[in-house]
Amino acid sequence: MDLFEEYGWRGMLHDATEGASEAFAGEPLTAYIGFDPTAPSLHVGSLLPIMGLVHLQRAGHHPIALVGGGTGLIGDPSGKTEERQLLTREVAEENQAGIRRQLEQFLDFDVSANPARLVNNLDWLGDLRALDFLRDVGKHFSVNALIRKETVRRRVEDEDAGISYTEFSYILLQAYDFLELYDRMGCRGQLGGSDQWGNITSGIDLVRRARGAKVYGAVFPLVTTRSGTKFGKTEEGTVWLDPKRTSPFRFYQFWLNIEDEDAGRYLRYFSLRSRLEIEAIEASAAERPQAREAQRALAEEVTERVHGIGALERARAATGVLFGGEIEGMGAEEIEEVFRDVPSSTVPSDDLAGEGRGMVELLAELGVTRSRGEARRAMEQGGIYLNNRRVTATDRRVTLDDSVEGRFLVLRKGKKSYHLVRLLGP
RNA sequence: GGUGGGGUACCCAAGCGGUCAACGGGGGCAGACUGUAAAUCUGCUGGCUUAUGCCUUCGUAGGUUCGAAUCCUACCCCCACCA
Repeated sequence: MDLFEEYGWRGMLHDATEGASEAFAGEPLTAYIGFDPTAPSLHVGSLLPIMGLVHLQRAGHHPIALVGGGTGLIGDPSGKTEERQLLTREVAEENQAGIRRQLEQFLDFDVSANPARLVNNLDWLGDLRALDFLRDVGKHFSVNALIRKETVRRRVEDEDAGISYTEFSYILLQAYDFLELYDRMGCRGQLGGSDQWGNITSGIDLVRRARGAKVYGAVFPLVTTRSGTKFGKTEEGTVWLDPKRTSPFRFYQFWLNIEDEDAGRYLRYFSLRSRLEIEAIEASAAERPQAREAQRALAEEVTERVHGIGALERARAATGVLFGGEIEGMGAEEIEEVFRDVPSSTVPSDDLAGEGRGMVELLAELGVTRSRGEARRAMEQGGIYLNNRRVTATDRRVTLDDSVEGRFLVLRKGKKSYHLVRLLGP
């Protein structure tokens, strides 16, 4: 199966330039995707483009991941309604390092035939001379055409937001990346999210005008959810790939909680299983949705790829205990192990000596609830649990007697939101 | 530049001198049901040591009044029509 057939059955292809499909069905080509270093970690929203590169590599082509260290200093106006805050060089560099590590978990950088490569456009944009750029690149762009571009036009027409010259130039810089990669590495394709279409086609035009070469582009769809919420956002916020920002436990839970209607589609996007396997899972999920096979398969596969087998096993174990069994009867050691990645805080055990602390106070202080008022409300409504036992009395006090072996408390809000409290001895 | 309309809590949107922390809807949180799903139903949704209590909030700054989101003045910003 060639690359575009693969994209096709997975529903990953939103649009492609003319000839792209045929080009990628033949000889191995080199293609790239850009990642914006606006944060030190990628989040699940970037997962689809990453999988796009993964399939590219698996199809025998040469993937390049471009970290936009240079363009990140400028800011992409696409999809933005306001002028962006500029990143400092230091922050951009830090962010890049984090992103690189995460990409390494998806792409093979060591295979000899078609190793993935990582480039940073700061390497060429950083020393670019303004005069050279204007002569060699600017010459090929018509301002008339640029102003007509959707993303630019919106900002130009909006008197209030406006667009700075800096952001206006962004599209030229990104187009120049393509030209640079074409020259340096013979790169013939660029992939990206559907919001990158305009930027990608600009790059293609530039390579054609400047070098007379035909290169290609394709974009992936925007990942949506059935219920219209933004994919990759939960009540806790963005789902990141960095375990320090989103624990493997929460990451695993995110996938497990995908709605039935979205699960099959996501499986096609994010799983490397074969078409036959995925269709089998979809069929059995349709028949027995309560087993949530598709969600499980997703959670297992993606968590393992991002966080490793150890973290997956802990997430699975914690899930089994929290949603199946009892915490009673568990020893401190077992809790320590199972809850390793569950959100936690530390409290001096002295605090709970004698009379202990008010439960309401504790909940708010640890951030389990946003305020004391919310803590009270949640308790009155039966949404607060201590060691998996519902607590409704708002004057409840928490003492050392409530702890497991004097070391842990397990707080819970609602069905799914767990919080472990470690007690620190004197 | 002229005329008219408007700026209310996370968003939309009522209120137009006291009974307003402010109707209603959305969103969010919690509960029931279920499958850690969706849909549905119920409760809650500014903060505070839960109190017929206090503090903060109705564009900004002043003023009138026992008392203002509601009236007055100035200013800022939006929208519509005219020029």
